[in-house]
Amino acid sequence: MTTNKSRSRGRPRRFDPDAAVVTAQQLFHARGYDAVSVADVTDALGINPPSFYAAFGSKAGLYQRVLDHWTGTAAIPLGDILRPDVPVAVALAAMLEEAARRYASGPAAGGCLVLEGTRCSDEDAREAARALNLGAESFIRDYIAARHPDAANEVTDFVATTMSGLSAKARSGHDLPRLLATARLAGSALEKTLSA
Amino acid sequence: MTTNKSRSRGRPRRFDPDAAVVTAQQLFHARGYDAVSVADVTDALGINPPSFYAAFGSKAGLYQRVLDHWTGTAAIPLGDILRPDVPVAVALAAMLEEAARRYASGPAAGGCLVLEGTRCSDEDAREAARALNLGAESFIRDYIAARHPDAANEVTDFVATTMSGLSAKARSGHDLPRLLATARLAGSALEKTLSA
DNA sequence: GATTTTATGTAGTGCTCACTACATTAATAA
DNA sequence: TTATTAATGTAGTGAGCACTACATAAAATC
Repeated sequence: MTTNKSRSRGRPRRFDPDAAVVTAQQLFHARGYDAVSVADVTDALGINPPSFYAAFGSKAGLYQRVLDHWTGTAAIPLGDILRPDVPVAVALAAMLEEAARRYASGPAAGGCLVLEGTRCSDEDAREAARALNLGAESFIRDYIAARHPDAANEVTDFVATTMSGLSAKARSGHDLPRLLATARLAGSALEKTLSA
Repeated sequence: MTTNKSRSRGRPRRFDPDAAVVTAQQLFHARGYDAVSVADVTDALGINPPSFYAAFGSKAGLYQRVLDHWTGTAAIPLGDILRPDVPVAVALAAMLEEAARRYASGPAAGGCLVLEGTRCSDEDAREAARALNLGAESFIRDYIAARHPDAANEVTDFVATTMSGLSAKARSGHDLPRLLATARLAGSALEKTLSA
């Protein structure tokens, strides 16, 4: 007998939506929201469109599920990296390096799923990604403001801009060493600015 | 009698392709290559699709014409900014500030036409933009290498990444003061790195 | 003014997209 | 086993896309 792992409730399903989210996350991350069609997803999952729409409602609905899953598994753990017991500049530099590592074009060549999502053409998906990104930036801003209130806004903009650039360059072919060197150079600017 | 300004040769035309390129440049810059349809262009010009295709061959063909016009009119004048008689870090900082000014969301809210073009879904248009961008990066790299050969690669990557980030943030709503502050912070990192 | 050339307007091509109506099959409940 | 419920497969919908065939109108040439 084939066991059906992870049924969300008593209601049985023929395919596993959670596994579908993982597959979809890989597709979206590798090729971007716009470039992945619903047909691509249904083909990858071996299902037909009605099953897809019964489970997710729409392409943007699937993307929302992917973002939810991503925050729990693949997002940079800001709470761990932005520690109160290290200098702010050191913590931010570590964050940029971690971003470089995660954006580097490995097997799935992708940049940041969220930052790239904020640039897609579908309004619902774009706003969902933007909301997530704004939340992360607020977290960073609050962290900086606790010890450097006057510099919080511009330093947040700087690291956010650097991360957007790193994601774009990862997508356009920069490999890990190049991204890391860029992240470190950006990090060195922080130590100078925040040493007041 | 209505005078037909700027006919490219003895052959008369009912509409002016040069003016069409200017209009198309505004559309592409404001909304991005993918988001502008051929119908948008023909509507804006008051012409019909056959006239469009007789003049430009394809949507990517029009984009190539737009890029050509852009290099002659709207591109950052790297040759003027990257002067041999000022410190490299100062010149690069000036370039980043000029980028911030040009990317700032004015009436056409747009970032960099070329950097944004490198991210579009049409292969021909994307490669045309990438070629232009790679040329600019080579120019910057050569400028740096003349006086700081060991740092040329990583400093070029850093300024290119910063410019990509500035363009992305311009598109997502950062106004001129925010972009300028970010550019200046990035510029300060260069003075430190290149002061050896 | 007649003829040839060139540009235009009308109308449509085939394609891909996100999304769906409906009949059918499979799993559950009685 | 039978009745009910739920998920699936087949096959399509309409909309938007880049692009074009073809007949017509306007210039240019003679």
